[in-house]
Amino acid sequence: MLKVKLPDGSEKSFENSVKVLDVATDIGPGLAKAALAGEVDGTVVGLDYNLADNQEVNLKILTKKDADALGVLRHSCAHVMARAIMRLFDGVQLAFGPTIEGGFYYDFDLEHSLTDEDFPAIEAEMQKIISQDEPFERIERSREEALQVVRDLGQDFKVEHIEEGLAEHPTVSFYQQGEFVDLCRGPHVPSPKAIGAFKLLSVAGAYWKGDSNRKQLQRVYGTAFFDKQSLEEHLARIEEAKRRDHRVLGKQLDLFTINPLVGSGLVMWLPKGAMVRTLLENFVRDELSKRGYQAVYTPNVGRVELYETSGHYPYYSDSMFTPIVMEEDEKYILKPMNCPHHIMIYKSRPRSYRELPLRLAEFGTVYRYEKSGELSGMTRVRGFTQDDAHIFCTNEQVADEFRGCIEMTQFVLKSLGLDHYRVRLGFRDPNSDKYVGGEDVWQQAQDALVEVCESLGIEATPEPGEAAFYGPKADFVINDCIGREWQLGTVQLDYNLPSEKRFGLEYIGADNQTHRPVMIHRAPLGSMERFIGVLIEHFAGAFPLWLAPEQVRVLTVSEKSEQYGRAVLQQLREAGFRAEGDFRAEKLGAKIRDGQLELIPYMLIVGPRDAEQGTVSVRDRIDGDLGAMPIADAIAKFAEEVRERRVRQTYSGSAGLGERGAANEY
RNA sequence: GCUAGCGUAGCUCAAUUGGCAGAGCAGCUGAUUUGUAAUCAGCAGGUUGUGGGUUCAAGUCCCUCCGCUAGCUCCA
Repeated sequence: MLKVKLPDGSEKSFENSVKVLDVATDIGPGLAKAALAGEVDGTVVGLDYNLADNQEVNLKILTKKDADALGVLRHSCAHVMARAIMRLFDGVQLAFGPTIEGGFYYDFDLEHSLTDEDFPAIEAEMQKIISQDEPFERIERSREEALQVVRDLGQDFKVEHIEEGLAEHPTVSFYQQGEFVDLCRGPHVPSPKAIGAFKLLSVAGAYWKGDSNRKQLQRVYGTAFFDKQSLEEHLARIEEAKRRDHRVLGKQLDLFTINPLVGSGLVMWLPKGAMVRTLLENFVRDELSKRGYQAVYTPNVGRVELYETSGHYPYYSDSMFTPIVMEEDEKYILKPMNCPHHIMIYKSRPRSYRELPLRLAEFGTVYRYEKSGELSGMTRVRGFTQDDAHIFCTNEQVADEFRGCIEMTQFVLKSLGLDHYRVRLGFRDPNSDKYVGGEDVWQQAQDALVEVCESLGIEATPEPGEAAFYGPKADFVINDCIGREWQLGTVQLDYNLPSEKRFGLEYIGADNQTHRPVMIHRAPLGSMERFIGVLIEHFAGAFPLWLAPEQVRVLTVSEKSEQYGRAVLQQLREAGFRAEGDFRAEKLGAKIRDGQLELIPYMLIVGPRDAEQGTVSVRDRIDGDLGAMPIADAIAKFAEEVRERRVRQTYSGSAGLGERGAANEY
């Protein structure tokens, strides 16, 4: 007797083992037709999955309404793509073709270099395969038989994978569709007709089994949906991300520039970008001093010996700039991190337990020689400034300090409208002995991390084995307004640098004995470069009033009102606003257009009428014309918005700069 | 670093597939004096990323280097 529990709580019994599809049929012909896959006790399976007799299982029939079914569909689409590519090109070796967030990919090795010019032909062939509607059939074979199958097919990667990756599996499965047979765990949708819409997106290199020492393959990315509309929405989101690209907006809005003559990955902040950064830094500085941090400054270089003591050199020399050699025994490196310098401040005199926790903060600029292919705009660079601080404390103080760090990060993120994030907790791998510091101390710290996140209502996922060798960590992963994830802030415990082997840090305890402090590295924003890069994309360049490089612009209706306009501008500046004036002999419409495209939060339009009555006509970047009001009222309105650090909008269309005939989106 | 693609005026892009480097915007000059998303006219702007090669002729074809983009790998 087989008992099947359905999601609505009802139960069905079967005399013998049945397939998932049989259960669906038993429930109703409509469901059987709509069924794409099943979920048995939480595992997604195909409709042909056999539910064995003499057990009780939870079963959910998946249709296109279920998110999990989409993954199954996309994997099937990856097979269709592989089949199409094998039809069109000779000597195609198949590697892996999994589903990923937003779509799928398949890795191939073939003579021909695929480009996106090949996509139309491949897509046409895929469409043909889908129209033919041949079913995906699962075939199970013993390892020996399977090896023979893939050898006969001449699929060398699959042979290797069965021999090595699947060495533990007594049987393996294949899926066959027409002439196409592929080693595959499955499941698949019953037939390709469920693939309502698909598109190939890009092609790029990828290493076999992710190993840069192994062969490089060609990876084709694509996506698929049940219907055309979902595909179009997805493609629109991709376009949306492109429009928000901080590299494009950074250029259009004069925020930063990167020049090969200065060097790749080295950012120059233009006045407007520098203003945003200064505002953000000042905001963080205020917060740091409220939270008991002390500001310090340290140099940009340090002797190689400092980093030998810290253990960074030569271990990480690959990602450091080459040392500056003055004399044989006098070498300096551009600092790749601030902690050794901060440690020397700690060590500048004996420390008492009464001083702890000692919190040393610095916007410290560091240099890391990232490989050329890693560089990207402001988000991956070779020189960057961390909003860094190092906390020296006792083991007992760790939990409170963690809490403080996480609360501060929460506060900062909230002030910027970054409301969606999670915390990744990097914990020790219980089976490894690479870690510094006692197991009990680690356990205590890890427990504290979990507890702090829970009590603050933060979604935190422990990831064993993801800790650095020197201590557990908490990384903030921010979700921006279009759902992309960015790793920004971090809090990391360090048992290594204070240790005897490294800097041998000490403090005198209440017991008059020497003790060893714990160190916490923390940076709520991470780096100014990356954080502001992400902010640019998050706001699509339209910064909230408190962060906008130019907050208000005074526009004169004609040159006749210039004198009044300049007086208004003067008042705004005296009230502390970053204001400019547009007194050109252009028509008002042209000035407004320029202001909108430059994403200026407020424009104050002044003409003869205003000059007469002492008013300004306020134009809001988002809501448009707000009508005339006394200057003092406008100033009070802006001041309140700044004081509250109000985030009114994270996105409202493209900046549109440089695009002729672009639709008006504000 | 690897694979692939790309590099033309400050920006966005043309240039008959090897045959006189061009347009819009931005800039400058002048006219216009305007009330909520582009006033008109003129001017100027280039060693086509770099260095070499093939050719009567190279933006276009070949090679070198530099840079950018996508992805892979990496990220103390």
